[in-house]
Amino acid sequence: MAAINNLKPTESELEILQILWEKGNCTVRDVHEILEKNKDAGYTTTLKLMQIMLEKGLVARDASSKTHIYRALVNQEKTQQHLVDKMIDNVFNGSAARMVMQALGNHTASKEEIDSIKKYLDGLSNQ
Amino acid sequence: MAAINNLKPTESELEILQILWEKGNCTVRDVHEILEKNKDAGYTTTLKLMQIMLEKGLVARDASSKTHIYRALVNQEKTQQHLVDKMIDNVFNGSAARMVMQALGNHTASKEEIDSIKKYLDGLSNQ
DNA sequence: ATTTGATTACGAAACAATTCGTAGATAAAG
DNA sequence: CTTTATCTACGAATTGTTTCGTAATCAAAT
Repeated sequence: MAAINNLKPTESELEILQILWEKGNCTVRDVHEILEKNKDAGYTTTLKLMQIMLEKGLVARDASSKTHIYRALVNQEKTQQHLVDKMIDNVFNGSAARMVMQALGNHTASKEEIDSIKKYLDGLSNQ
Repeated sequence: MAAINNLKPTESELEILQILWEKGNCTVRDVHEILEKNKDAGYTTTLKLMQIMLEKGLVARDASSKTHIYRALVNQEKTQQHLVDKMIDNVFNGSAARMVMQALGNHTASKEEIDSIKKYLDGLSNQ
C-alpha cells in the first residue's frame, strides 16, 4: 500500500485513529466503546474497519493472544499536516491565512487560544 | 434536499464550487476547461457532476437558452466554516489553535500572510 | 436541406466506504 | 466435559461518488 494513501484516511478511519493516537494500545472493544458514545454502529462494524485499516497499513496489531491489540502506524502530525494542507488548497484556494481567519472568527477559539497563537506567530516571524 | 447536506459537498463538487464562487456565472464548458488544467476527466463527467449538484441544490442554472448557465447556490463562507469546524473536530480533537499552528508551521504561509493574521487577531481580542 | 459541432439527458459501470449477519475459534465458567 | 460469552474472519448488501458512452437535440455553417 502506497505511503501517500496512508495520509488520507476516511472519516471513520480518522475517528479510530484519534482514539489510537490518544490511548496508544487498544483492543477493538476499547475503541468500540469510545466510538459508541458518539455514534451507534455494531461491534463487528468497528472490527471490520480496523481490519481494513490493518490491510491499508494505517495500524498494526499484536495478534499473539486471542484478543488482538491495535496501535496506530501513521504519524499523527504528518496526517494532520496533510489534511490541513489539502483543505487549504481545496477549500480556501491555497490561502492558509484565509482558513485561519475563518477558523478563528466564529467563536471557535477562546481568548486563551488566541493568545497562544499570537505567541506562536511571534516566534515564527523572528526566524 | 436537506440544507445541512449542502454544506458538505464532495471533493469534486468543491472543485466546481470554487470555480463558480470565483467566476460567478459559468457554462459547463467554462468550468470544464478550468478543471482540465489540474485533472483529466471527460466533458460529460463535468456535466454530470454539475447536474447532480443541481439536484442537490448546490447550484442553480438558467436553462432558457440551449447552453445552460450555472451559478453557486450555497454560500462560500458558510460552507468553508462548516468544513473547517468539522476538520477541527475530526482531526484536531476540537482545538482550533492546534489546527492553526499546524497550518502555519510548515512554510504554508508567507510573512505577509502571517502579518495579516496578527492584525486580525489584534482586532479580535479588542472586542 | 444537409452536414457538422456542441450541447444536454440518461443509464450504467467502476469504485470506494460503511454496515452487518453468520460462522468458526477460543477461553472462561459451571 | 459442556455451556456460555467473546472474539476474529469473511462475505455480502447498501450507499455514495466518479466516470464515461451513447443518444437526442439544437444551432450554425456549407
